Amino acid sequence: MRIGELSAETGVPTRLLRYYEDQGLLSSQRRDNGYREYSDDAVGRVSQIRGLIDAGIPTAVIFDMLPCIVNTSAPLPVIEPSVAQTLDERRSQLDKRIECLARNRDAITDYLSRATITG
Amino acid sequence: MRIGELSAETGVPTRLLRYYEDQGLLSSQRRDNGYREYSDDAVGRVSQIRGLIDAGIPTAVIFDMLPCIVNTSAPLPVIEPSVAQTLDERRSQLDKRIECLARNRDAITDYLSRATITG
DNA sequence: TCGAACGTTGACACTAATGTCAATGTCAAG
DNA sequence: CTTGACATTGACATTAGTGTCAACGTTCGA
Repeated sequence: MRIGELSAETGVPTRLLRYYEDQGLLSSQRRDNGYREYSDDAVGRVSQIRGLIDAGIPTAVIFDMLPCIVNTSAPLPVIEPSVAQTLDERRSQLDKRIECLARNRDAITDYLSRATITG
Repeated sequence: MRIGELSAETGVPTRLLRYYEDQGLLSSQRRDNGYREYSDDAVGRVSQIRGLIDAGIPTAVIFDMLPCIVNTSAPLPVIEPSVAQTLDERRSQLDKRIECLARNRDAITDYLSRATITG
């Protein structure tokens, strides 16, 4: 599919799709006329990227995680120790964020359960 | 305590402490000389704020959540429906982020468990 | 064939969070 | 009294993620 269709399906502006490609998060083939051509699984990929960016993960970090989040049924990956270490760090950062968010979500829940709503 | 001490204890630059105050996230008394004076629980508050900002929550949203995350053993809160609704939205946004992050963390875990580390 | 709709790249601008610096005031210690 | 550490405010710069627009090429239907 072309960029407009991908944009329509994902709700992500074409501007951003090109930006993500610039950042190495998204890939595309080029047609003869220079138009980008995306495969169907690009839709899922874009949602994944959006979710992470919305959650405050910078594109550079998402880039590190890419091998993990695409093509999940790929052949056995072979990676260098430094890559493994980076991924492990990213994972523990994610854990910290998750804990923090969960704590605050629970705080909101508690607050709302205690609160009296006027009106 | 003064801003320098709070900065030292939290590791957050004084610049940001003032910024957070500007955004209404942090409060302080003023001494006669104009210096900010913080209470001890400011340390916890600042960590809370940092965690949320690191997790990609914009200051304006944190501002909405403030009543929930400070003074948690306060008297029964009485709030207007619009506030309750905002909080509920914030909560479901948090839930989405948490789910997304957890999914990706698990993807990293899977990947690492499948991977062969060279070297 | 012409115009709308879509694609390309590149440039400029904005916001939020943050760094940095300047000009200045305060205070404690030598 | 002076110096150095710390405080103040205000201005300007930067980065990441976006929006927007210009200038231009492509495709397709009337």
